[in-house]
Amino acid sequence: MPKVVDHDEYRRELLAGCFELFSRRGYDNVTMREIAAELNVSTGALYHYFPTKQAVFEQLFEQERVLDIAEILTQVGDLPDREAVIRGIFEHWDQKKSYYQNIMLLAVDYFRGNGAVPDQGPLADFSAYYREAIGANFDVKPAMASFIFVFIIGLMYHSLVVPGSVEFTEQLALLKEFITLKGGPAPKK
Amino acid sequence: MPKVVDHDEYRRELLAGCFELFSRRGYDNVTMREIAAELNVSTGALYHYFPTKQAVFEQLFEQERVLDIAEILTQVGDLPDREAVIRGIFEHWDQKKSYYQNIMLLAVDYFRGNGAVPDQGPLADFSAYYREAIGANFDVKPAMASFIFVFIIGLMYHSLVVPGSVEFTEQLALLKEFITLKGGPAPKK
Amino acid sequence: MPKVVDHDEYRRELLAGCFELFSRRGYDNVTMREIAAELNVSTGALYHYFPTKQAVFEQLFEQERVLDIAEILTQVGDLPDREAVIRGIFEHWDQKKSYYQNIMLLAVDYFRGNGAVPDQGPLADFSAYYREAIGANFDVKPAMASFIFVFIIGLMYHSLVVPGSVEFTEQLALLKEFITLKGGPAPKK
Amino acid sequence: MPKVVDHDEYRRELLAGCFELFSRRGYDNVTMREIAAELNVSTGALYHYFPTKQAVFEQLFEQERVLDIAEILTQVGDLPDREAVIRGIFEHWDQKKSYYQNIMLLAVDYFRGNGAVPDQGPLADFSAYYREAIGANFDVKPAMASFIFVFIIGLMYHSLVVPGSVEFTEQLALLKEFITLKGGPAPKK
DNA sequence: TATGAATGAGGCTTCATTCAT
DNA sequence: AATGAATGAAGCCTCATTCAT
Repeated sequence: MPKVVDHDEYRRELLAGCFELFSRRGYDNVTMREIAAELNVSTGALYHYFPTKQAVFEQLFEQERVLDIAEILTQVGDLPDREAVIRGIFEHWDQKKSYYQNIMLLAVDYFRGNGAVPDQGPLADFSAYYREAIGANFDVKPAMASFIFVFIIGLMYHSLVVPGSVEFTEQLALLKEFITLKGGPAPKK
Repeated sequence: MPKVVDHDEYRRELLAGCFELFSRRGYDNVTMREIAAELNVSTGALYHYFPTKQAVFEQLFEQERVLDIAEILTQVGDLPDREAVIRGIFEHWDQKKSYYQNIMLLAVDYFRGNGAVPDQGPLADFSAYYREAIGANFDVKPAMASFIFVFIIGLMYHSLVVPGSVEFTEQLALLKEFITLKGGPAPKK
Repeated sequence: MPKVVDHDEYRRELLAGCFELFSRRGYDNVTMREIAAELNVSTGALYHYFPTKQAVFEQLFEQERVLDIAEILTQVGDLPDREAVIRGIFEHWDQKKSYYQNIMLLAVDYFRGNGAVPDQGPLADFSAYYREAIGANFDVKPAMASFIFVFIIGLMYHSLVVPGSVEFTEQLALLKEFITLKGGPAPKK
Repeated sequence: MPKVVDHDEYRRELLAGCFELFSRRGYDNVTMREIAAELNVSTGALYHYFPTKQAVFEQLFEQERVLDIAEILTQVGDLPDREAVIRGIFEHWDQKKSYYQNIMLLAVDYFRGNGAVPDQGPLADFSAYYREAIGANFDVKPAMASFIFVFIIGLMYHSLVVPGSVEFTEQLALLKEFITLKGGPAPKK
């Protein structure tokens, strides 16, 4: 019998292992040899699990999307009130700033490799899911949920390419102020 | 006698000619031959003006920053009141959405090519200048200026990689609402 | 207890199974994985029976030669007269055209893998046996037997790489005409 | 100004330079590096003239076909009588045996790379042209011209993969005998 | 014995850069 | 100054073969 491996599970591990590599250095600057070295496998083994470099990238992208959505929903699912939920999610964003930045970097590569298919693909899915989750957890209307999402994106992006010049927490405070001013919780009569 | 040209002026033209090329396809996916073809010069001539591909990219990046800041200041410099200034700048963002998106794409390449130089370099400069200009023209405090800038970045990014799913003007309206709610101009009675 | 099989017999089956694969696609374009898949065994099992890819090829070549010579002799061994023998063999050629073409394709790979070993090896053997058999069965002199053999080779080759442009049966008729014109059997009055 | 080169002429030279390489070692066993070395150019230069390895091969094949047809027609075009023409062509075949064998080897590679498109492509063209030329020069009917062509093919093939076992000239003599017996010149009354 | 995951040399191809003209 | 042919390092991917199970 050959070495027993859970193909899909192992693939997941491999993808997780090269998430940051792709994000930070960019799709084109990462070589298959590098990936293999990072994952401690041979190039041949890598190709045993993924047919092309592009496939590594796409599956990585898809996997991360799924993982995170699941995680954030879990984290805030059982918080008592709106105030706590907002605080919880803000904390999540602060702590996983780097993670989201990586996804945003990946998204640029994805975009350039796919010519921005409108209303389609993982990017659109990610956005839709996320905005919906914000709407539900923050108890705000869709437009406001989008506003929040868009702002967070901007914040992530800015603190990535121009670190230090804008206070992350200060900005989150401003965002919270707007949320409070604007939407308030739907008055649960 | 060789044709006498303003070296720097010509270089500026060349850079403008490959701005979109670099933005949309990504630094690594653009070849020097492509650039040369786009600019209608030979590769040899290209190397006459720029020592390396990296140099093309960096000078392009630097130039674009300067150009835009100058332009926006010009556009709104003679508007009568704050309301008009805000409307003017919003319009500018809407119309030049694609231009800003290109800069954001370029910024990712720049970031990846430079390992996130904190508080330094064209990216930091661009951000600082821009936030300052917003502060001055919108008549808001620095933190709020940053908020606005960050939000615009998010909006540009989102409408780039997920076109169509979020209403650009609707979001701008929300932003304006916040600006009004929040700061208002020091009421110059 | 392992399944007891006749090692050599099983090997023969395996070889027969990849005869066409090698012929039509060429030695270099066939992978060991393909062979294994075609034969419904694992690559490991394949290597149990053959030490290298080259060995698969060589044994295949050797085996085919033996098989056919035996078969043709059997088929015509009990035909009544020369006329019938000729007709029988012509029919054999017509029906097994594709088989002979495969061998000729294989022979090119063999040739290229061995740098034209003169007067030696399976190819020379095959030719010698075959020409001898023709001489005996057609009742013609060696030179004429060679002529017939050579012509059949040309016919097989041509109808392989340029199918349809030359009438197989028409050409066989011409050949037969020459055989009749030329030698005839020693008129056994 | 760049180095001035006649692109097409140089390409022709390059092709001629790797004709034997491809023929004798086989398409798959020749590497682009080898070709480049054989031609004394860099791999990059090679790709300057041919987009792919396959293109090198196909253009080589096409070029050789054209060249030879032209040559043989020239050689025998001004011979006085049928006897002389036949002798001339036979001599041509004898002298350029190796050349034709190379083409036949190439044809196998071509066949395997193209899945035998019936009645189409360079192979069919070559055969048709050649058989026609034989018909005209030998003054025989199409079927007989094909017979001759097919036999020559067989002779080339056989003396390639089994050198020495069949007398080339002896076989040509037999062929001539058949031509004489069979067709005779159209009695020019 | 059988399995198929793993290895890694080597093939085709690209492209930044140089340089003869 | 301009041209574009030439260079060659390096990238992606394949596949014969090995080996842990």
